[in-house]
Amino acid sequence: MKKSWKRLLARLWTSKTNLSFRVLTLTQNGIDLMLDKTFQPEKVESHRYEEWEKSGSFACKPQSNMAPFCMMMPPPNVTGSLHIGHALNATLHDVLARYNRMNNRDVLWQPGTDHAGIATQMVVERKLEAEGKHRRDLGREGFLEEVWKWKEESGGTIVNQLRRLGVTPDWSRERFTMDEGLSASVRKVFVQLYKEKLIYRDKRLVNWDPKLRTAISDLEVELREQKGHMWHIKYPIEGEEERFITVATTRPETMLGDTAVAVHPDDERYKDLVGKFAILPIANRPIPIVADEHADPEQGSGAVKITPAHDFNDFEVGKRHNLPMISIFDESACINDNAPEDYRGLERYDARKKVLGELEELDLIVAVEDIKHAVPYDEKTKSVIIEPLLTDQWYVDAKTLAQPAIEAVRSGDIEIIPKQQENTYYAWMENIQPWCISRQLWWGHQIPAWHGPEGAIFVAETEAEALAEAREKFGEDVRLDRDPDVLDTWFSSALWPFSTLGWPEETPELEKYYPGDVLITGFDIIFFWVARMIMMGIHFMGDVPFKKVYFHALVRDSKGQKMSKTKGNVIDPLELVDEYGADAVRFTLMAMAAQGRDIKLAEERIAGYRNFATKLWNAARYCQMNECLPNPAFDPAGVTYTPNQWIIGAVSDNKAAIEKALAGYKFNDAASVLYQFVWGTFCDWYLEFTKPVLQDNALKDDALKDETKQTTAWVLEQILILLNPFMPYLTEELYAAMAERPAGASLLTAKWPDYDSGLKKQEAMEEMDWLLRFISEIRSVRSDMNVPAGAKINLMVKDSADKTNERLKSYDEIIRRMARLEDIARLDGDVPHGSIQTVVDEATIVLPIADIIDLDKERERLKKEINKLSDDIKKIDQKLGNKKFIDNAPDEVVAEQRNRKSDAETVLSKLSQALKQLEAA
RNA sequence: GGGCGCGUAGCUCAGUGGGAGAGCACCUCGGUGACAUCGAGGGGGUCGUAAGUUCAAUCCUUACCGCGCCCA
Repeated sequence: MKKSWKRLLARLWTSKTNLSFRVLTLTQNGIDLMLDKTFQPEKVESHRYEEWEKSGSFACKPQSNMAPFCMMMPPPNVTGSLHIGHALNATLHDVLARYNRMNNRDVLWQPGTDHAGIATQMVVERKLEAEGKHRRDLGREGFLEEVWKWKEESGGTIVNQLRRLGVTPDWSRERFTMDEGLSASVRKVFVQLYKEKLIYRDKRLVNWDPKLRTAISDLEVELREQKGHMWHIKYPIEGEEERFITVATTRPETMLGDTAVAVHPDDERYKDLVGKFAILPIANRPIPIVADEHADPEQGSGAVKITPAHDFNDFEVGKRHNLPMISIFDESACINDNAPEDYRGLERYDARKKVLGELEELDLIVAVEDIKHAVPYDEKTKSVIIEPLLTDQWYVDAKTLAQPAIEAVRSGDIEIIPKQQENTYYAWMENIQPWCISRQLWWGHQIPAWHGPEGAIFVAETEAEALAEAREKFGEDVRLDRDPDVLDTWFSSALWPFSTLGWPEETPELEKYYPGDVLITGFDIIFFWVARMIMMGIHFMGDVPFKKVYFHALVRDSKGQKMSKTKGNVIDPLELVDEYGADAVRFTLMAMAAQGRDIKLAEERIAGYRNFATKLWNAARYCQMNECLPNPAFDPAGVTYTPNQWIIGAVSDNKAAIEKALAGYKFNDAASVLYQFVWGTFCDWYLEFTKPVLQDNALKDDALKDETKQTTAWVLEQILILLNPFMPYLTEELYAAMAERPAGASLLTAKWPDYDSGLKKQEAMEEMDWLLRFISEIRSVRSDMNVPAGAKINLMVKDSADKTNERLKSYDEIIRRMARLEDIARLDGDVPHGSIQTVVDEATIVLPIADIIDLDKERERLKKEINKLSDDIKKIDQKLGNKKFIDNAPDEVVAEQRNRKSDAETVLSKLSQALKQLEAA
């Protein structure tokens, strides 16, 4: 009855129709659900994720006495949508989160989002624009209401998208950088740093975005090489007829703000001019000629115009020589009242044209050169040319905060992985500039500073405190106006490692989870975020914010270009998840996450790992069909059948290899170990070894059958556990399908295995190694000689040692099945004419199939093998014949070469003999 | 200009001071009681070029060529 059922089912499975329904089958337990033919991620992912999330297992357990393992998610922009870089980052976190939970750590993976000042403000402004409104119409409060409304509606996009990857941060603790708690941290930090004089107000040149009309970070400026001109312009010397000094510039319009001409102090050509004045054309102002090393005698004429209010180098020159700083641009980079009247209001490039026209008329242009030069653009849209502008801004004394942060890495308190990124960190930190933290925006943390009469500034956490301070100073209530600016977004994210844990409150979470274990992020934000977290963490917590930093690769497109919306080369990870399943996407990213190398994503790889999922799925199906049910009482150390001992030893080896890889953050190694083991060892070999035992109804050895079933089930279960951090959906699904589990049991809360050291049996390893080589050798020869795959042929073994004879007997059926043989026999006499011969160790394998092979071809094959062996031997002889090699190489290396030579010689002599017989035939 | 990194099979990439690897692609065979999203087998690389160190270099050093990124 049962058998006919199975046959019917088998016919159904192999039919070409796409069966998506679940098939009922009979097992000894009654009626069970049979697995579908392939894993269908889209059918299980969403409900499985809901179950996980509902179970509460993502949550940290601050009250428990388990050792903490803490990671801070780099908060994605609240405006954003998931890109492949987020997917990589989140998957790396999730592998570690799941792995550490399995290893009894109290895991806190802290999620959240960043308010992303400029980006978010732009998004909402664009939205208003579409409605025909401008933020100025709404006023600051009205506009902020709009932004919050937008944030409530759309801000959850990215965290919901993250869920599709099956990742397990503690969503219950999700934070937003503009939360009340985090905002309180920001205010406290600002006030304290101000009181410590580590925050101050200063008038300096900043990078100014004339479109958004705000200061931006040096780091948000992208220098782009582009074609331009170098204009050589002569300025008349005051008081000397017909004498000029020639300066060269790429930005002639800025000459309206020139306040000097500089020449190198050692430049003989201009020695007599230093101290004199040039007459600035158009503006007709006298400007001094100063000696400064900034002027490069090799460049152009050797003289440079100095515009301290519009060039960073000139700003420094201006400070050295006490030059006036004349700013000629307003906030939108149009000419202001400091320039001659007919220029006022002109946009900077119109001003350029006008200046050039006028200079032309005055005949002051000496030459125009075509050049390539670096032009500063805004990094985000790459469409606005950034203007250095002289403004009052708030600064953090980064240099002071950087010192202990540098020391933390130097001393090893923080370990940077991969190590070469340390250099990047030091290089930046050691030359760190004052950090401009104010932005002329509305969306963000408004600076807790109030301006009073006479330029007085009161910095306090609340307006009431500021008023109180003002009253004390002025002896009466005065009117205070809050500073309209907001803080750089990175100011609040710099506090993320402790602000999310409740700081400045002394919470149990802060006590338990700070400092974090590892920060995982992309190296593109090493300066923006990582360095600043280290500075702030050390300053406010007295300890580093994390013990390790793992910088992962950037995921680039196939050309190695950084993905960006503007370039249109973005690969949407969710589309990949739709097509291949979250597990395949996750596994691909892990497999490609080699340290220190960017990922160029090729979609075929994802298909390959989807196939891997299918492979394991079908292995599980095989286990299910053969009633391999896990037995809690099973003792892997007690198995007696060699293939069983072997696979159990291999599990143990592979578990250790995964642990080693993860300990070193070699995610790709871990992925590769799993892939090779599951496919290359378990499926390709072990399951085939079980078939003669499990599928032979005539075999009466029930003990062997039971042991093999239990071993198979045990190994599958180990695979599911070990693979779970990488492929959570597939493994969870199979875990549920393979046995009756207690209510609520899930791999999410499973324990990482801990095996006895005695699981690996050396003898079993060697015996199986022989078996693999023996079968492979026959398959290879068969295929080489075009023996039809279906043909069952006889095999004879000659010159075999006792051990080999025993093995041949033990694995007779396995060998016959896997090498497709009719019969295996020992050969004592002569080799039959026209046989194929090959060699495994001491034994010669003889395939007497003269009738189906081409003897010429066999001769060719043998000659090829023989030549290869002779070449090998020649190479080894060269080494062994070198006295220096014998003297200097380690003994084991010499011994190894001798062994290799003798092995090769054995095979060579046997094959030569075979060839001779063939020639004689 | 300075720094970092990369050039290994057709493609995407691992890797190592002593016998060149994977996946995909390609070729041959295969409709077999887990799996054609599969199985078995195979071809294919003077490991960018040149010099040096070493008994031994794809690996270490230097130079050069090509490419990428960061910083100025």
